Amino acid sequence: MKYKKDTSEKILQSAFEEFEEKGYNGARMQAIADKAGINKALLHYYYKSKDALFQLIIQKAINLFLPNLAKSFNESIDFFTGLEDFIYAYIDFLIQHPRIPGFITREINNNPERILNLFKASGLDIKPLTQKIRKAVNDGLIDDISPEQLIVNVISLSVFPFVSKPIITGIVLNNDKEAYQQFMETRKKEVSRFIIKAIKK
Amino acid sequence: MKYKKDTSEKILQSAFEEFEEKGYNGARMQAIADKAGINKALLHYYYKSKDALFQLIIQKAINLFLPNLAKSFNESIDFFTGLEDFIYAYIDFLIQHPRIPGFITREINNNPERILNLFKASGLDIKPLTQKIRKAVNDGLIDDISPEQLIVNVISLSVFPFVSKPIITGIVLNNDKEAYQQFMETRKKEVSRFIIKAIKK
DNA sequence: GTTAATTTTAACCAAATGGTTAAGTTTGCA
DNA sequence: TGCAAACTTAACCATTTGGTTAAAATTAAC
Repeated sequence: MKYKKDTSEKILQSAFEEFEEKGYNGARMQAIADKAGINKALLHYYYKSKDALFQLIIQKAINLFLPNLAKSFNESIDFFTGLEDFIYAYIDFLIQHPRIPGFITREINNNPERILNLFKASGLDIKPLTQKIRKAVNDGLIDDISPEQLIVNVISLSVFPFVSKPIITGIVLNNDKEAYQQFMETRKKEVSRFIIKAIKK
Repeated sequence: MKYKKDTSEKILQSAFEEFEEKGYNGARMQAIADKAGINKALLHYYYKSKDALFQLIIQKAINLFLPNLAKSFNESIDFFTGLEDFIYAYIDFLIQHPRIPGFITREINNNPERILNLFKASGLDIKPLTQKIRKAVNDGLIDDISPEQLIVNVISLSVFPFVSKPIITGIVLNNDKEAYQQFMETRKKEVSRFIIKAIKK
């Protein structure tokens, strides 16, 4: 059986790798074909253009990136426990997909509108989150802080270290790549500890 | 006087804009020539290749990005005042150069080694910083925290909101671009308040 | 006014790249 | 067995793009 039913899927995987590493401008259709073990003709037989393929991939990346954002935060009992769980799970996810943040931020800066539309199309809604934060403020659980500022703080502390991984490894951790692994492992608890200390009344 | 002595400088400015907005892969030599009001032949008369020009520009961007990093942090009396001053000045600088973070992180992900070498070549040394943080811990000023974690936290909270500007504006601030200005203005003090609360004993 | 540096014009080149085409081969399946 | 879908080969095309070249025009400076 030479025919693989999963050729289409294999192409998506290869395209994901290529786009994730090189970005839209840097990615090459030939490289995607090579990675998938096929030729360019077959690649276009399945996906009509680079742009169409990219749309699928960046959408996938964003949908991987986002659902985790709303996860634990919503369904928990205690505000602080919810925050801890969310950050732990989110950084854990990013450790397993370390190039997604760089991929998405690169494309944000390449074509902000396109990416913003995909964010919007994902159905992401931060209102429940802002309300939960406001409630925590009103309940006297945490200091008076703008929900938007807090949300951006949480995302910044979780995501940015992946975007700047080469710099952190090279400058802050003296080129010790194992130290980076340990560093991010530590952050799974350190970031929430830091944030809770910052906001807890 | 049709001849402009500052043609070379004009090219650098145009190149900075083009590379900053489009990145290395997206930038076009023709676009740089157009912005500088000259032709492609003259552009190559001054700078022999796209790569050579890019090297100058990214170096400039990094050197703008970096010195501010070590500024107030070192030369202040009080640890907390130093932290406040640094963050205020740094976010203020980024408000005036909002596309530099996106530019640099994009190129970090395009070519990590190249950018890392430029960071190293800049002479940036975080040791004084880590020592200052360790001293603050030992003096009982702040909680026991890894200097590296704290440094990454400070940078993340300051820089990431610029990298993700379109998303923050579009998703968190409901497309209100003025709100973003205000949001970042607020952060100049909010970030240090947040951090100091997080670490102060 | 001569000279050297600066600038333009305009054609040109080579390589890379996304995409197409056509003809033929292989395979799954009815 | 035969047909349709999956796949390969290989040539080909158009466009983009970084870069070059040569000749002529303009300007500064001496």
